[in-house]
Amino acid sequence: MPTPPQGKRARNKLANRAAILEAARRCFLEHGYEAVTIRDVIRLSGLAAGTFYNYFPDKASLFRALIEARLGELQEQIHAARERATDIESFFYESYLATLKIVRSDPAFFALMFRNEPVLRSFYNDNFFGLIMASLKLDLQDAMVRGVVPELDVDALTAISFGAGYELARLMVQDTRRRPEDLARTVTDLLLNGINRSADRPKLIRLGSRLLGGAAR
Amino acid sequence: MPTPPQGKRARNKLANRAAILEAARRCFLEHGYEAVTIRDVIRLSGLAAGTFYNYFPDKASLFRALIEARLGELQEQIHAARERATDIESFFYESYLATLKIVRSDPAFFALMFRNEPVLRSFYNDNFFGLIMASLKLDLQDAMVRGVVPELDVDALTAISFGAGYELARLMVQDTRRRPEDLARTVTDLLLNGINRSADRPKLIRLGSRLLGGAAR
DNA sequence: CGATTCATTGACGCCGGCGTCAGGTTTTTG
DNA sequence: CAAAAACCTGACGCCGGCGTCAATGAATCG
Repeated sequence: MPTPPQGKRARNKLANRAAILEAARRCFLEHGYEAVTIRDVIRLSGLAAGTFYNYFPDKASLFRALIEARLGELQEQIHAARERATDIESFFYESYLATLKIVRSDPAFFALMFRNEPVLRSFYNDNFFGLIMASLKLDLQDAMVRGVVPELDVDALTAISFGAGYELARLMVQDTRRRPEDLARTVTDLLLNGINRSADRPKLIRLGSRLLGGAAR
Repeated sequence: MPTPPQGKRARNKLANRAAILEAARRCFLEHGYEAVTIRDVIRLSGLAAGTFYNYFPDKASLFRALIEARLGELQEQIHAARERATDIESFFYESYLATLKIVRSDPAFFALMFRNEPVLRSFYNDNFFGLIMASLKLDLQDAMVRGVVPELDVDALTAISFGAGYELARLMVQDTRRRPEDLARTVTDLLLNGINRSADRPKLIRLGSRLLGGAAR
């Protein structure tokens, strides 16, 4: 796919599109979706006003184009991780690990996500992170039926484990020294065994605490 | 405080202020902070444009006025709940219970909060929910020093327990049949003992699951 | 190399929000 | 009851974003 098109015209089209997307990325990240005007993006892109409309009809399409590719990737990898899971421990660990690894691989992009959470919710009718939650809920229900996960309150468990992961992702974006493996380990252990019993085998977690927890922020 | 002022002028001032705030509440809830124009609020309030500026200098002040009172209340009640806590179990249970009870008492207000999360973050320099998180972290650290809570990775634990509570609050706003006591019980039990051991005593939680979990959404 | 196609440019008219302020109305004061 | 104060009103000028389109220039075609 890294083959650039032959014609000069076609190449320029790609360059313009890229310039617009890059300008948009910066704008949305810095000011947030709502506060950004198309004019802001146009100015930053260095192109003329009319040119913009050759590529995107409006702000919403622009924003969608910016996130859609990566969004699918995220969903797929998490799903694949859950497929691999054979027991409850790997179910949570692999889910969190896959998620946090992707977040770690492109913090800037996820900063953009966090920055614009409500827009994403509204765009995907409450379903961007909501989609992830929904799929988590389905997977959990499935796992419960199969006996892999005990039958608890599905919605509450979904909310709790999603919320935990969400904030951990945010934590990782803020603190670049955090490692996905450690956080995934910590949260999995916590969810499965609870604080009381996690204290019995504190090696891994306390190590993390000493190395990273104290220095964070 | 329910004594209305004597002068007709003073009474009218309160009425106007209330009308503006009520109009603002509706606008912000429906369209989100950024999308709302002062003109929208003015139109909905039924007053003249100039009048608005006798009460609020700009949109930000308006929004702040809308949330500030209740915000303090929230902080205080959570803090009070933690003061009461003598052990780890009551620490989490009382915190969650207090939070969820307040949320339950005025779902519309918290819908407004969720709807405008990023604005709140930016207004209180990442500190609206962030404030709550920060205080949670401090309380946790304190509890760890006192030996009430085992010494785990503070930041991770803060993120996990905050995220869990956040999503549970959202769940409660969406599903009005949810009871604060049940959810607080569930999440406390889960955090303390983990999924594995929670399954050993599933009475409370499975009850919730059967009654509510299946029907939700 | 001339003809043709096609994207880029940026000025333009429109629209709507912004905050103001002179004028009018109502309440308070004495 | 009249003078004064308070404050509400809404039209006004300004500003800036919006999407358009005729003109320009560059790439492609034959």
